Amino acid sequence: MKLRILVVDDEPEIIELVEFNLKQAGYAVTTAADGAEALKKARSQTPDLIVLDVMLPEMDGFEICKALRLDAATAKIPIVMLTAKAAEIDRVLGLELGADDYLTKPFSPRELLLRVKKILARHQAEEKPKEQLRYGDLLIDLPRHIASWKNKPIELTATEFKLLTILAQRAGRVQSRDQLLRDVWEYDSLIDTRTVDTHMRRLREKIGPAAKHLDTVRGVGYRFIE
Amino acid sequence: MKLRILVVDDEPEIIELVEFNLKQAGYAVTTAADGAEALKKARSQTPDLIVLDVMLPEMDGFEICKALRLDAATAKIPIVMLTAKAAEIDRVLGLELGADDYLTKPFSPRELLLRVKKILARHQAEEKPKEQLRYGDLLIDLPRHIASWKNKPIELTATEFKLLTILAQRAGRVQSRDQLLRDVWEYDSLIDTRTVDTHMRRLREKIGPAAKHLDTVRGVGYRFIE
DNA sequence: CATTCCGGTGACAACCATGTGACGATTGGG
DNA sequence: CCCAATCGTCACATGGTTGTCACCGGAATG
Repeated sequence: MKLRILVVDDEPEIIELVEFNLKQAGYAVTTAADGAEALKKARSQTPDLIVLDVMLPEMDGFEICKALRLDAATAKIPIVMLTAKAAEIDRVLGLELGADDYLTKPFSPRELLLRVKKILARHQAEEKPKEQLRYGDLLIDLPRHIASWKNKPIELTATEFKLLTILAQRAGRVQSRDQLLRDVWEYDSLIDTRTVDTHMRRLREKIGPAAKHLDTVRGVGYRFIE
Repeated sequence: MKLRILVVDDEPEIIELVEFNLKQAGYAVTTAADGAEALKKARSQTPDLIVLDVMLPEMDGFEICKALRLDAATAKIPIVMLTAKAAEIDRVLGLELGADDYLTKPFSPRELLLRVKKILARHQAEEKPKEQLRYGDLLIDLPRHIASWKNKPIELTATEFKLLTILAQRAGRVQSRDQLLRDVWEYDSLIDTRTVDTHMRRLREKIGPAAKHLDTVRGVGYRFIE
């Protein structure tokens, strides 16, 4: 899936330049020309990163930054600030307000790309694995090692629980039997791939109605659907 | 219980030097060579202090620092930064981002120890762990080192008490045998994991009716249920 | 339409994880 | 110096768990 970036600037030339380069690099880009629009789009689209010009009419970059941080929906989106002022005070202020990086105009597109890439990479890395997975009435609690349906616990063996967890964590994506063997059983392929089938069967049997989430993709593997 | 320190550096010599000196001084030390590993270990082990080199490949110390501060699980762990640059800006930036102290290379091990000790003393003082845990009729009094059931004291050995305490403090969360060995026995894994079983058995025997709180999760570990 | 391929199913034997009792080593106090 | 307490390890029993297999029905394939 393409990573989405929101570019906020009031100068059409800058927008165009940045947009072109980011799209070239394979990102999905949307733009906003002022603070209000920026906040609205940030909330509705929850982009993976925001490129934000400090100099804007009405609401400047710092204010937008602050506003974004105050809203839970946007609080964690990394922000790259663009500014004409190279003064140190700006850098510190920007970082304090929650910007993740800083670029002073004039900047080269290549430099912008580098920063964006780096920040996105870092953010992916620090994304912490979720402790709970919830899909409708199905709840999987990792640290408690409990799965439940409509708040009623489901008795699962260790392997079944792990299998369910792995599938749920990769919801939507098909997992081949080999993939599952590697991730659930860990030591490689001493085990027959058909074993996965048996475990899927037992899992489906035990989780009852929640089995509708477990999809078989003939010829490929299994998939957890939301 | 030994205080645990996580040392993050990419240079093996530095790691070795720091690790040796800290262990000598009675701390339990784990190490990480890069940012991703550092974040992972910080979250999984929640050390009491982190020694962090600023100069690292990929993700530098400032970024790690910031990432640690953004996560509730690691936000309050004190950080001592190591850097080659003595520049003022670095110091200010580092402190702003949440480092608790600062050390410029080359530093003497004695100096590092002093800082670590000082910071830990300050932090321990202001942090008060719960002194009592109560679950129904079961009461665990940490400072008095006494457990009781319906106000009647339960005779426990030091190890049994610690085991019970660790489990109760993480009530609900499954603890693997390895995890328990690390936290209760402290020095790593010289001990057979089955030893945990034996101690659980003795513990259950002694606490009698309260044993209903001690749950076995087959294939995974043990869990304290409320 | 015939054939092949694939996944679901039930049974089963081997295995493994855990509870349990016992034993030797160590330690500290009387 | 001996005894009691504590601890780590081990062997054994047992019941749950697991991997495999044979069989079957339905889906693809030609």
